[in-house]
Amino acid sequence: MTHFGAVVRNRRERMHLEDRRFSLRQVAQRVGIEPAYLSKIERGDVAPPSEATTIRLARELGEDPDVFLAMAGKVSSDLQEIVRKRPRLFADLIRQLKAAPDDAILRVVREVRDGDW
Amino acid sequence: MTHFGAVVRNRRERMHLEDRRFSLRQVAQRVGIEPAYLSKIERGDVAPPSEATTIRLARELGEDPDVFLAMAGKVSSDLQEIVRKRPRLFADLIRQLKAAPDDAILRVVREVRDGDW
DNA sequence: CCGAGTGTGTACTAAATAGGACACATGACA
DNA sequence: TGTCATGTGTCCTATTTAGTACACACTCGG
Repeated sequence: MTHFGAVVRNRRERMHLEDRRFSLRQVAQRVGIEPAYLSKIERGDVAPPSEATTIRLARELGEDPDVFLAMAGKVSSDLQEIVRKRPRLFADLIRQLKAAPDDAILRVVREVRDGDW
Repeated sequence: MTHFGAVVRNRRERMHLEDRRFSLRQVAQRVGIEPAYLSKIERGDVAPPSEATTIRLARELGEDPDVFLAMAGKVSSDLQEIVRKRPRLFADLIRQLKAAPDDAILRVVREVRDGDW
């Protein structure tokens, strides 16, 4: 189980090769946290940061915030809010889809997107 | 915005009319928390309890745990886990369905349940 | 009258969350 | 050789979460 920080470090170092603005310190500064803290995050020395910080980090590294959040063990609060507004419906739907293959879910997504409702 | 505690109190008092085992103290005991704490919860004097406690409370009162959790401002951790395993897929799906009418979602649920995949 | 049961007020707390401050060693490079 | 910039180690802290403990006042049946 390669942890959150490792992925961040990987991603950041890859960017750093092409662009020296991606040093730990500079990224930390742009993200708005202390370098020491980012260092600890990347080494898994501390738990993944808050939702807000995780999202800023994802943006900075050009990654999908939802994916980064997932790796940080969280689910975006805007998704949670959607679910909370109609708990029964969404709980059923999500549990229903738990075992469904990716392409089945994708089909549903598309179907809904093009939906006629 | 009628808060979580108010719903609990309502529900519990309704049960209490028919069954004297639903006093605040006895419910608290069965749920495994201090009476004083349940009292504060019901009056909205403190934030809603943890996920685990909320679920036990829902069960005790014969309510849907997902609904109680929603009122407590939370989303069941088992649902979160499902989403976290395929963040992009589920994030898309849920955001897609944000504005969909109930019956459209229901149709999707059924469709998936009877699905042929 | 009293004892059991009821709800509540006050005070306290252990653990988790989400970091900040600052000093330090290292290496690059001008 | 000095001076940056880099990553990291150590220590500290405010806030939130999720409750417990205990005493108190009221009421109702026997």
